[in-house]
Amino acid sequence: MKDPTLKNNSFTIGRLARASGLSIETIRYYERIELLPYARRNASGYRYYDEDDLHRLHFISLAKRHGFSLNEIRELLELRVDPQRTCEDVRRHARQKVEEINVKIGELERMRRALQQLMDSCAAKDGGGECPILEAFERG
Amino acid sequence: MKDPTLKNNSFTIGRLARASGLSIETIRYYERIELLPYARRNASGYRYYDEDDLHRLHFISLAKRHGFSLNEIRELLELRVDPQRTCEDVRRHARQKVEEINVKIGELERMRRALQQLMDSCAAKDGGGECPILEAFERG
DNA sequence: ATGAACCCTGTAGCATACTACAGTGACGGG
DNA sequence: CCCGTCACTGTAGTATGCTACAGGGTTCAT
Repeated sequence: MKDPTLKNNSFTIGRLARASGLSIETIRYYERIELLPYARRNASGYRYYDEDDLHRLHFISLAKRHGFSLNEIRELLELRVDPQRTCEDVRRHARQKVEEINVKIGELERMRRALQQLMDSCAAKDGGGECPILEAFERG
Repeated sequence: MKDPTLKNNSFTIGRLARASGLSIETIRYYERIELLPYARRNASGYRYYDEDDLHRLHFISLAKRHGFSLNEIRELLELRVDPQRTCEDVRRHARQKVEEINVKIGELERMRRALQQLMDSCAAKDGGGECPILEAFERG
């Protein structure tokens, strides 16, 4: 039976899975490894979620796509304002993450330049054993 | 004995490992899964490498840091000018990869904006259960 | 010519991040 | 109130990307 104490805009794990593009099993796995908070349950043990959980999953998927491990993502999510931590502490961590992201962006721009040079140089070359993408990458 | 047919600027797997920051085992693993070409060997079976191999490993490490799987990296490296493939084919693939990279850059910029807003909002908030990084991410 | 430091081939094990049941109970539209 | 669809808990299995031996041969500086 649906617990009346649950907010009425809440939804089940199946709906969360469809909305987030992750599987039900993955969501339960994330809860198990404490990447998601332990979900509210109704009287028979069904998990119920809300919009915040969906946002969190979107953020997780995104960070994962950029090569952050689940542990690193946990760190990112723990950059919350928390009475246990000083503002300075939070800002220091956040600044460090911003720096990491800047490096990543720079590297991706480098890869992009290499690919663009590959496209440009393609017409010029037509045979052989060289690998223009590596050449371009070294030049770029 | 060192094979005289090897180029004299070639070096062993140990040196390649130190230069690339990857382990010997990882390099052999990459050869096994055909991410690196089968290395030249001397008479007693020792692998020998050159600068090109080092460039290739740097490229691989970089792409890995950006969430490309080894299979995707193989695809990137196969974007070489090759008599088997037309220029148009190569350009089409490269353009698609550039598009993927553009998406990645946009997402990283979004994450960066979220982190910056987190730093800004830190002074304003001081208690509680909200997670500014997610909020900022949703606003951004 | 000897020994520390290197390299070889297996093969097995590990961490991370899922994925797939089996067996059982809950929900809700007709 | 039935039954198709959904949910639950466990546990085991998989894919990817390494990592760590064991048991052996090679190199080269002294």
